[in-house]
Amino acid sequence: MSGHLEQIRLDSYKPLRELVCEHIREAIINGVFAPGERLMEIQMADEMGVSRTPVREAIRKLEMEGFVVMIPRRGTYVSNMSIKDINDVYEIRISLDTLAAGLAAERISDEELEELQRLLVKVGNAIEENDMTKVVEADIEFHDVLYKASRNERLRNIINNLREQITVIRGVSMRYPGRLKDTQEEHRRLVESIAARDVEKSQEMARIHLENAERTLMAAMSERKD
Amino acid sequence: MSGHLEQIRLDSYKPLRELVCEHIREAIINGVFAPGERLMEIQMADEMGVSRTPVREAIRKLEMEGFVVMIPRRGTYVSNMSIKDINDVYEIRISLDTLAAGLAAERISDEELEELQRLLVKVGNAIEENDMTKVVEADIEFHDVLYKASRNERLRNIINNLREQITVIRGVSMRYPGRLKDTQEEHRRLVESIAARDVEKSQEMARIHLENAERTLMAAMSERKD
DNA sequence: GTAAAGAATGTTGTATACAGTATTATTTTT
DNA sequence: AAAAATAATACTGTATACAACATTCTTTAC
Repeated sequence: MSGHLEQIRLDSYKPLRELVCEHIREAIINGVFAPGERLMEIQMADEMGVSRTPVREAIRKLEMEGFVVMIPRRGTYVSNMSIKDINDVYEIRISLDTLAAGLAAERISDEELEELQRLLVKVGNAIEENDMTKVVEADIEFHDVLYKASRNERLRNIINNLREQITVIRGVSMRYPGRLKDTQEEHRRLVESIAARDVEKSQEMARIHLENAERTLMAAMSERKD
Repeated sequence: MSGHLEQIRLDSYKPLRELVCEHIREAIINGVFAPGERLMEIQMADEMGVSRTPVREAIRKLEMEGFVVMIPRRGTYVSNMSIKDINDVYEIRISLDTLAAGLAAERISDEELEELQRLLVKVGNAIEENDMTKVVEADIEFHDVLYKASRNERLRNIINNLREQITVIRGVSMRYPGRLKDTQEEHRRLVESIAARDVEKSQEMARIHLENAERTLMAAMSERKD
């Protein structure tokens, strides 16, 4: 119940609330705080060596991002993702990722396209090496370039937020036999379609990719129900 | 520069920050605060008769909702919507409203369907009476029932947020000659498709509706550039 | 023995105080 | 006179203090 969070350092010049927010978000994503667990302001503030003010502001942000739920005068609790929640997220993401892929096919620059291909290789290497941390890292980079190429900042923010919300359980599907290889192949085809500036096909590839990702995740989760 | 905001009353039991947030949001939507205008915490707190704490928390929320931009150590400014921003919002909304309409066609209950048809009439009456306040009110109700029927709370939140972000300028398109009548007809067809549980057609109707709305808004805005 | 009521404890909600930084105005120097 | 530097002012960022409310435990009454 204690020693969950590391002390905050003020190295970069971000407001404290941002650092605190990222800190808590990561702790939730990494399972340091279990779903449903109560988060107490004073305790977290003490552990991170800051006052309650930035902690409160961080919690407000996390609430909007869907990581925690606040009950007035009762407290803050870590959200627990139900099957329904995951379904809801994927329903939206199938729409938005399809949109983003189509826009990217129209708007991506040659430099970004090269970057995308470079990151595809990077993810591939990480998979070969079986280095999960590197896979996750490169995968995030890959998607970020893709969403940036849509030239729609709001879209990028919404998708990234949805992605983060299911990060907690994405690890489950990553460990699903063969899923990484499939993902890589799906990404490859998507990039191929975008490189060909084929809007329709890019959209279809994105949709297929997301639908597969959801299917695997669902399968992995129901298997894990032990 | 002063007297912009009314005093806050604590009638219901919502946290102060929520009341303050709604207050400021409405002031922005109603043009009380001009786009680009600087918002100062102490001043707003004084005007509403509360302390800075709930005001700060409200501003954080409005920042995430896209109504204001914060520059660290500089202050908060009301976002100003560019043509690009409107384009971005509609790009996303065309996707999400299409999704929502399709889901609603699958999942709506008979009671909700009746409610939808009732609200359609209500909007129609308001248009006949040329009562803009009533039109807006009924329109919001109509869409809320529709989004609820999608049975995807996240989707509903995201769309509602996007809707609010462009509320500031939606009045412009409402006053566009003939647009209200067209809107009504488009809504009617959408409800018809949903009532028939025709997913494909509902999606198409929603897409057409949104595309028309965007087109009108763009036309109205460029005409207003005087 | 059990249930209800009250008191004590702890946590959230709000206010305020203080510190640090950005901006603006004034003064000095070129 | 114009530009630069410095000082003053004002706002944001953070900390802390206080009040209100929820929860839990203890005590009392039936």
